[in-house]
Amino acid sequence: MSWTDERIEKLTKMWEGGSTASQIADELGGVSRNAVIGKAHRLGLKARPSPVKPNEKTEAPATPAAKPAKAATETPRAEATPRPAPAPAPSRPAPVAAAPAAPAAAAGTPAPAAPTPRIVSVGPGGFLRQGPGDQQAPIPPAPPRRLVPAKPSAEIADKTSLLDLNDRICRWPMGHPGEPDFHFCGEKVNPGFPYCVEHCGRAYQAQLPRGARRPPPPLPFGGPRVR
DNA sequence: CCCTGATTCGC
DNA sequence: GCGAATCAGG
Repeated sequence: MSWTDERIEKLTKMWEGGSTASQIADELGGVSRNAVIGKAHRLGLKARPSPVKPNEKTEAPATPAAKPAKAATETPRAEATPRPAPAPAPSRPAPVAAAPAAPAAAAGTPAPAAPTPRIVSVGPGGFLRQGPGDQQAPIPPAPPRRLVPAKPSAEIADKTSLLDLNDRICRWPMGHPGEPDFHFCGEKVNPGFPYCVEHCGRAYQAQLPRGARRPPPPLPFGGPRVR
């Protein structure tokens, strides 16, 4: 099999859509997982959370006279690749990674995060003793009731943008990421789910065994546009 | 063991 | 350019 334009396009879409190399491979057929990964790299679209990558360590020269010789021998390959926070990578069944239902954690709160080395003692039974003045401080700041400035522009007034997502509205993607009119469903959710009733039907389907897997029917990405 | 993506290197 | 072999973490 060769990399035709169609196959490359499909590979690109699926890769960016968050499909795994294996999925892409047996979706395309005739290629191995390695082939897909190799091609993806050659296409220059490798940036994706790898389970094996997070190796970013600044060598602390605690012992400067350690091994300069070895370091000189090291092949100066392209290292120290900063990993820019990628857009939320959707997992397989759900097209959009469930955004945390706590927007305050992401945006609002500065978060004291003071790792105060406080001394505690352990009482009988294993509970932690606290001094009188040791009340834990994580007082959840009262979330502002409503300071949403309403829709400023009529332009996007009826579109549900990423910023409009909350846990009450359907976050099913409409259109394709990157497109100017990409938005989210915005319907009232099926209570307890991240999507509206209709899209729950799309998002949650019985997972077939690997062998019996068929071309993914629910396809928020790639393939013909559904809207 | 299964999975994952990354990298290498002979072709 | 391609992808099997290999590596390495989950």
